[in-house]
Amino acid sequence: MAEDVFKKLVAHCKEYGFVFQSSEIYDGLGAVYDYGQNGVELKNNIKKYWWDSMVMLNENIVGIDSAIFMHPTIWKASGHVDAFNDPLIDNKDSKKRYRADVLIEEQLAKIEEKINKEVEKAAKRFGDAFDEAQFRSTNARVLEHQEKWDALHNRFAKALNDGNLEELRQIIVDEEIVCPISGTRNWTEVRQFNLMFSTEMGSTSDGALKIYLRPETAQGIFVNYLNVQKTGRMKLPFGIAQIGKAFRNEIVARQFIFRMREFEQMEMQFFVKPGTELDWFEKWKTTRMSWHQSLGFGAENYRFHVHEKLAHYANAAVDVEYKFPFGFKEVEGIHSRTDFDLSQHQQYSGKKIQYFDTEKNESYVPFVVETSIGVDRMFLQVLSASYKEEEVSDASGQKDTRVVLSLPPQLAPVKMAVMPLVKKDGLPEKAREIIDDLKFDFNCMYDEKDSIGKRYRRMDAIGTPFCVTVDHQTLEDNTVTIRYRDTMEQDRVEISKLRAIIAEAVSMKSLFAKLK
RNA sequence: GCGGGAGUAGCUCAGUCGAUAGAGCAUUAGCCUUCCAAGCUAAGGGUCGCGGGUUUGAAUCCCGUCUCCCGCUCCA
Repeated sequence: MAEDVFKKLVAHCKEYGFVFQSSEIYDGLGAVYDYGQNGVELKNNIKKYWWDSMVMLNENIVGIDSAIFMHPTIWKASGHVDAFNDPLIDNKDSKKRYRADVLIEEQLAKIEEKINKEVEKAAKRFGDAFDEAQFRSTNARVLEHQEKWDALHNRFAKALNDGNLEELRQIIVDEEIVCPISGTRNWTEVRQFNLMFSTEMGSTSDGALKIYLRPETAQGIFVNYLNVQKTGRMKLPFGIAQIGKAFRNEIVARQFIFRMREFEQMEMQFFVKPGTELDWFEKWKTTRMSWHQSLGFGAENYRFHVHEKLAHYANAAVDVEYKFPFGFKEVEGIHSRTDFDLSQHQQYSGKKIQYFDTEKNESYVPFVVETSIGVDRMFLQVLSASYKEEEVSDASGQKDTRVVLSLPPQLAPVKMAVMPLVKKDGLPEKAREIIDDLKFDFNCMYDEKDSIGKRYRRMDAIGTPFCVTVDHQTLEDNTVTIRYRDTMEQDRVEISKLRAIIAEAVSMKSLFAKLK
């Protein structure tokens, strides 16, 4: 049922110009999507709401826009080169995928366990007189196991170093490692999975530098920490915000725009004094949740999900999850990243990346609290929350379904449609006049085709909050009807009042006022 | 990558036993002028995902291939 709604939402996105499959006329490109004429407006509005809530509302947060291409050593320092180059292998019977290196490491651990058991047994037997070191270096069984371990370890280390995938598979075959699910040894080839896309910079192939497309925007902030801190005369605590594209070569990238290979992030890295990071972590948890809930989609549809397993750089992590039609899913991550990133860059670059604290009279590497939200996920979240199919009945009592996007007016792609009731008697000209006056303030749309009811429904489908209709009375007294998307009710107002009415509704001020 | 499902007009789909490519909606033009979809007339729009095979003849049967959707991992 809920999945069904999601399917309809995806179809709606295409039909009304929100999201298109990338390269569709060439059969599409997997897990890549384009935003259409309405999608780009909605997306821009979401970004503006985020950006202003960070940069405009906080005097200690500034923005940057760093390049997607960065020095390759950055990804060494960040851990992405090593942490996300996994050799993968599948078991053909259980259909389960494993990291080949982990399978071999587990095999090594098994041998160690055997040795430890021998040692334990001996310890029991000899009691206090037991000399573990001597036992380990002389016992025949232990030595035998140890020899096996050393041989396997050497072979494994060499294969990893050489990037020899065939050898890795051969080790798994030779060691007779079985899949814990199926218990079989029916393995596929080992394939290298690279999280990061790479390309080459430089025009000649031999002198070219291997460049990665960034898998997160955060590093562009970290490597500019000194620039911004110095030129902006920033004092701790302060934040740097950035909106930008990131790229990940996902193995399985699906669920529409929820997981894409090219996606956009809105990240804010907040630099704090060491020791205060967990307080700030809590503060940003609250702030970010209130940002989400200000949109009015229902507090019950959000929750925090605390990470049990932490990434290599974090000492606390939580996700903001939203109840999508396909379940609670992560929209935003809040991480306490410690001083990991800045320290790594300090080490790899050889530049001192520190903050001089005038109170303490000492320098230190600041700690970082990150808030990182996926624009595309936020986009999908907003649409999921707004997409509604309503039962309405027409004048003759006929039942009918109205599809409406009840978008917050601040985010709606089109703010106002102006339509002449009929396509003659000077009504179209009058409608154009109204648009010409308001088009500098709001995204307006003109529509004169089909019956007025049909035009209202078209506007409902893209979430336009206001429809203004010009009728014959308009020509006499300069009043129009304004029709509200959510209630379908109408008021007759003076044309001169339109600007104020719409401005009030679409200004982000009312959203900002709800933020904690 | 593996398994399952699907691919015919912009959308939703029909297409019988292998014999001229169809409908509704949408689009465009015209008529009608009406405040909540579906009035009238006409027009445009198709390499039937792609390639090959069988056949006098393939959207239909066979093989291959591509793409999308659903599951299996990770994440924003």
